[in-house]
Amino acid sequence: MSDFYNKIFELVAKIPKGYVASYGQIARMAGSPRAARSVGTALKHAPDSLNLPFHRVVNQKGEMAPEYVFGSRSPQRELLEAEGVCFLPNGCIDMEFFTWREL
DNA sequence: AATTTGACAGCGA
DNA sequence: GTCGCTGCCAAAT
Repeated sequence: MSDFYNKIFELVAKIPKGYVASYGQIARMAGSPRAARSVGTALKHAPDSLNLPFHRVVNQKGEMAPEYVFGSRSPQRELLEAEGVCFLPNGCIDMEFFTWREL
């Protein structure tokens, strides 16, 4: 496992409940601001054994992975709503208020 | 070992 | 604000 890879898991696992983080955000925390793609690849390869909250990881738009990305049949929207995240009428997450800011 | 793809992000028009 | 091209890192073939 590459170091980035490991950090990505740690960071995703550290995302507070009720918040979401963008790939670029995590990539930046992992030490590579331009490794957003690697973050997605890493999460895809991430064992569910870690119980990583993929649904809290979104792109800048606040939407991206339809459903098949979360292992299919994973009500991402509902999960986030249940955790306190609100969705805009356009179906995107309110990035300004729910994007994790590494407090 | 090398090339291509991929759950993106950033900049230009 | 939206559409298109380029750039980056890691994994898969």
